Formats: sequence, structure tokens, C-alpha cells
Amino acid sequence: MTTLSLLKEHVEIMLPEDGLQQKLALNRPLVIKLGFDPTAPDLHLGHAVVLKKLKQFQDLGHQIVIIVGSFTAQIGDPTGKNKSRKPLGKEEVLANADTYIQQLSRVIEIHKCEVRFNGDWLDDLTFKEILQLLSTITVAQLMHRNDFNKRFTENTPIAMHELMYPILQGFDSMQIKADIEMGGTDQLFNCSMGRQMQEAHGMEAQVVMCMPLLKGLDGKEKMSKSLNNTIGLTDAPNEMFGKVMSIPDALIPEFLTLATNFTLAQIEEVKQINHPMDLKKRIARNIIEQYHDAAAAEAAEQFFVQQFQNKVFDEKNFEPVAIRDLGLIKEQMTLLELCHLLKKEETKSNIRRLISGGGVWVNNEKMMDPNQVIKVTAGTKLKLGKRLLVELVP
RNA sequence: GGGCAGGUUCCAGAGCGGCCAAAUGGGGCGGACUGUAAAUCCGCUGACUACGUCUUCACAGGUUCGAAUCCUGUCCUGCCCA
Repeated sequence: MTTLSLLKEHVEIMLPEDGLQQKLALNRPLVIKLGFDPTAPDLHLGHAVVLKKLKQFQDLGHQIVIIVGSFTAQIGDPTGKNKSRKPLGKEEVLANADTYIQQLSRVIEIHKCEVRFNGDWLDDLTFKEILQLLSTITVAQLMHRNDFNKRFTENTPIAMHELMYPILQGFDSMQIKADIEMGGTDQLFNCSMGRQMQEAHGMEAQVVMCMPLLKGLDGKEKMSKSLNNTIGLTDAPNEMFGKVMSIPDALIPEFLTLATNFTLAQIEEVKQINHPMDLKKRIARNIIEQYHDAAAAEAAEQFFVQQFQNKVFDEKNFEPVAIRDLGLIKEQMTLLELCHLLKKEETKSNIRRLISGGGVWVNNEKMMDPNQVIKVTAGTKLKLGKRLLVELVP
């Protein structure tokens, strides 16, 4: 396979179409830009699609520049959904950037990347300079952006500063003299703004490469933290396995090409597997191999088969929780109280509903009365909802 | 600046003086079925010291025995006009 076709693999949008080969023809390390907002610093498989592509560039000796949107985070990429975003403090930005970078290193070689904060150049812009920037962009151009257009025609508000977001992102590209900007297809507009601005300022326009957006566990929306349909890069193996098994079958081809690291030949091979369930298992294992290791993948599969398919409530599948760590030391308490201690993030009302709805088992027996008093003793096994399995230990 | 229409629970969207913690749909969470798939069916979906209590319908006051619903002011949004 040629370098070009390898790099083009899975790419959904390339702007201009022959841009990549032209850049490669320059025969020098290219500056590849990837930006992110340091808001929700949890990377998932959706991000990984783009990151894996970056890794390919990196392996070929190109320079990756990560832009931390320390400034733009305060605006927020206008999706229309995030209402008023509270400005992040400096420490918060740094902390988020840190965890983010740490997670990036699960896919790319972070020590070879350059990390820049766009506050470095955006913070100090004067109003005059800003106006100069703005003068190269027309309202009609901005309105081409899908999101703006939609909101405008639907009479939902668009704040002025939201219009600035793509422009600032374009400015970032000017600053670092990006040759290529990568992103998901949802970034197409923002990225092409960079092209236009670079050109307007006498620079060579960057090439825009957009990767497809991986769908989330619900099979409908794109994978996104706020939709709670993600498989996180740092998720535990068992969690990853279960999540992959729960995707709708219709999503299999997409996961196969975008979430696994199978080669095209391997994909063809794996596709021969008949039962969708087995196919998903294969995918799940591959994903865990990428972010953990083969042994973990093996173990996760075993766990899954035993726990959810054979419904064997094996001792070792229960997560041990020390009674003394529960915080409340009482010999007896109501089921409600105990469950709440095990699922602190839920409201008691929710726990109550969970119990009354038949979602709680104690020692393999369904308990539907929240007020049932039970003895808190070591060896007690609880199942709360579909996922949480707990065994009390001293 | 003027005229008009609006701001309701996670979202969309009813309600327009008591039967409203608020219809309906979506989403979410449980349960049945299953392959932790899809489809289908059932229950739940403000909080709590829970057969009762408390806090919600932009905000602040007011009228009423009683307000999401009426009045006044404020803030916010959209449309039209300037």
C-alpha cells in the first residue's frame, strides 16, 4: 500500500481533494494540527478515530501540534446545546489539559508532539487586530455553517461571540502555520475557516482532513461525553467488553472499520464470522487489546461469558467492598440505606425506585422492599441494576 | 427605540385560578423476553427524615382561602417596524 492510500484510508472528507498528495510532495515534515477544548477531558473511541490517523502521520515523521483551546474553551464550540458555558479557571484548564494529554498518549507519542495553548496568542489580541481579522470574513460565509444556519432559520438565538469561534480556530492555524488540520466531520466548517484565513493573509492554505464520526452506544447519535454513550479510552476492560456487546448490530461495520485496528484484510476475515454476537466479541477483544492488553481482553471475555451469558454468579465476579469503607458502621440497616452507600452518586429516591422496580438482588434473591432491614455481614452479595455486583468483605 | 409573540420539570411540548409534582412524546432507569442486539411488553422517571413533608413552571413583588395559571415591575429570547 502506498503512503498516500494508507493516509487516505477511512478519511471521509479531504479538502481540497488532492491536497494531501500536494503537501506530501513538499517532501518535508508537515505540521499537522489537532485542537481540543479543555472542557470535558475524557477521551473515547470517537476521538481515537482521529488520533489513530495522527499516529500514522507521526510514524512517517511529521510534526503533530496539539492546540489546547485555553482561550476558545470560554466560548465553547457552538453546538447550540451548551447554553451558558462558565469560563474555566486557569488551573482548571491546566488540569484538564494534563489529563487530556495523558490520555492522548494512549494512542499517539505525546513526547514527540508540540503542545500549544491558544491563549498564548489570543489573550493579547487588540480590538483593532480582531477587527482586521474579522474583515476578511463575511456573514454569509459564517451562515454556511450548518449549525448557525439551522439555528438562524429556527429562530433560536446565536450570540455574537459564538460566531467568532470558527474564526479563532482559523487564527490558530495561522499561528502555527498548519499544513493539515485534522478533525471529525463536524469540524469541517471550522477547519476550512483556517484555509480561508491563511489564504487571506498570504499563507499557503492548510489541507483539511475529516474523519468520520463514530456513533455511540445508542447507535443513533455520535459518540459524545454529554450524551453518555461513550466507550472511554480509560474504561476498565470488563466495562469495555460489556459496552461493545451492547451496541446495536447495525453498528458492527462501523466499529469494525473505525474502532478496531484490524487491517483491511483482517476485517474481511473477521466479517466471515456468522453470528453478530461472536463478531462483537471479536471487536471487543481487539479494542481491549489496543487500550489494555491481550490478557485483559481474554479475561474480560471470560468474565462476560460467565457473568452475562451463563449467568453464573461466580464469587470472583463480585467486586469486593470492605464494610468498613462504607462509612456507616451499623450491624443492620435498611436495604435502602445499604444500596445508597454502594451507589452514592444516585439520589435515594432513585435507589428506592431501583429496589421497588425489582432491580436489586441480595444473595441471589430479589428484594423489592426498600425498608427491609438486613444484616450487614461479610459475604453478603448484592446485585444492583444490570451492572453493579458487590460482595461485602470485612 | 416602537409593535407583537414567548420564557414550564433531562429535551420537545401541553396546561392558562383548585382534581398540578404538572398531559403527551422522546430520552433515561428498572423488569420480562433475548445474543447485555433489534423488535415487543410492563413499571418508574423533583427531593426527602416517604401512606406524610418539602422545593419546583425566568426573577422579584402583589391579588386571592388557594396561582404554573390573574396583576405589576425586572431580566432574557424571537419576529416585524425604525
